[in-house]
Amino acid sequence: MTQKKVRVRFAPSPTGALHMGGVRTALYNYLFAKKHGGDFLLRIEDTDQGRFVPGAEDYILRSLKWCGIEPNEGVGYGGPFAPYRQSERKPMYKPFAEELVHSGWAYYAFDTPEELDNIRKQAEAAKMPNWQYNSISRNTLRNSLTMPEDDVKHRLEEGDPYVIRFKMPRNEEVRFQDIIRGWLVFSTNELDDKVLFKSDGMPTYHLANIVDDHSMDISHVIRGEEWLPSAPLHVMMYRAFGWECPLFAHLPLILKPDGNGKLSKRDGDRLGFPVFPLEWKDPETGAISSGYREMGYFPKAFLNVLLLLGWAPGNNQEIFTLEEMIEAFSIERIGKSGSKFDPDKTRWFNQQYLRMTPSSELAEMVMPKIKAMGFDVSLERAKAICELMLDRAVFVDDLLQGEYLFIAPTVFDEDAVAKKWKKGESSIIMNEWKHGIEEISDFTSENIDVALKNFLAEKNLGMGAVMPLFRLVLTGTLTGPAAAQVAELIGKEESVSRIEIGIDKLG
RNA sequence: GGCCCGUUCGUCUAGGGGUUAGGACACCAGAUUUUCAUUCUGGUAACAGGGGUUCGAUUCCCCUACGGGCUACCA
Repeated sequence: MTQKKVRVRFAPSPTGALHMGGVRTALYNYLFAKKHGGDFLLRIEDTDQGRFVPGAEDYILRSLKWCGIEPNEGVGYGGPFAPYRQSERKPMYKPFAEELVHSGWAYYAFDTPEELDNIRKQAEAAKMPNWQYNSISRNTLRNSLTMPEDDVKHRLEEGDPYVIRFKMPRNEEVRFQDIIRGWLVFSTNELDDKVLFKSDGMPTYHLANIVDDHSMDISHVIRGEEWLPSAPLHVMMYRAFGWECPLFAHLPLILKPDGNGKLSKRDGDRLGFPVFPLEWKDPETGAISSGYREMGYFPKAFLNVLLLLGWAPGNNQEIFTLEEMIEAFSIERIGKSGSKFDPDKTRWFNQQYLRMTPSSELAEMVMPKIKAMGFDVSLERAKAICELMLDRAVFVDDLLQGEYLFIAPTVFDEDAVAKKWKKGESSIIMNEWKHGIEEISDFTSENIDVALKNFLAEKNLGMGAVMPLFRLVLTGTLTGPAAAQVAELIGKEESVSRIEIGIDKLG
């Protein structure tokens, strides 16, 4: 086997936001390239002018960047094979299509879309639902195979609309090896004469893809399983051009968490999780789809989830740095079957990454959010808050849950008050405990605990008689971090003050 | 409908001719905890079905069922 340099491409079509399945395809391409010291390129396949969506290309670039899997060549990055946007490569394709016509592998066809549509409808009515423009039907249609040469020439000269179709041979076998699925065999009799070159002067995906992969020296084509049925056509085209065929790997699809079918753009907001890396506003409808970034996910956690959706290392490792991913990745270990996406596990991954982040970094991340909430604290205080809240947070924003971290509670949980606070009686206890607190010289949670125990012993009270009240005046609720730790965070003075406010408000 | 791909706990998966079929998420229970969360311990839970091949099949082969993809002058 020749040791060709690994060059892989991610080749999305800018028809909307890039969804997570696309990001996973990009990730696998990226990992494979890095693992083998190869190139990872981004090519934009915008041959369908009708489906072009403004902003989509930029969205793709920004998404890859956010994920940290940037191409080293391609749209937005440049490179020796520029341009990488197919619309800009437009003039390149027609000669290749014509080359195939001349070599007998393709032909001109003049049938209008309406005519073909009618034929399909008639066939369907005749209970022949699978009508194809193929090696049989092409003999009865209007193309350069059936029409007099003069007529064809005349039409071409007159500028009559036409397409160029691939002339799929009859009774042949197409065999090729897919790295994930092994040997695949297709009969050419099942394949139709696909349009290679459209009447609008643009190539179809099939032509542009093959021409570009070949001319850009692509060694491996790693793409979604939805392309598997057209892979034999592509293999035949490489054969027709006399080009070496890249190796294929068709990835299994990512499926909806519930029900059936592949994960679609609409599933996310329907089921309460994002399907897009970044928030996306549809320029047509103005509809907004949520993104992982905006939901507070770490890009590394997002990538980690994607990595394991269809690929497994063979040991029990689940958390991977990018470097570890590159090291461990191999196409052979990609599974064959589709994977249902699991939002719960995605949250779990984010929680893991949150905990692995040093609190000093969390503090930096949280500072602007605290400011936005209208509070002003030192970096040191922010760090203390992060450490205090870490155990019950999944997202960075969870670290700031509770105004009591910054100010005395303005509202008290009604149920909690009803359950724990006895008018009069409770305020007497709290007032005494306030004096206890005032005497603590080094105001740490440990010392507060000791003081509380002494206080309880002295008053012959149980933990339950004081702790919930203390927590209530400090935070306004009965849940959250230990009361003593909250007290330490806010300091003695503030703790005393909150007890006073609580007594005042709760009576 | 046709063609193609697939099928291990609810989910993501490891494994692979002889295993108590392993891990993770989720779930349940217990322990720790003043609460919640964390943490720890334990638990429920899977080889789609039927035929072969074989001493032996979840693992290899075939069929069926089920799931998925494709079936455009879309990608």
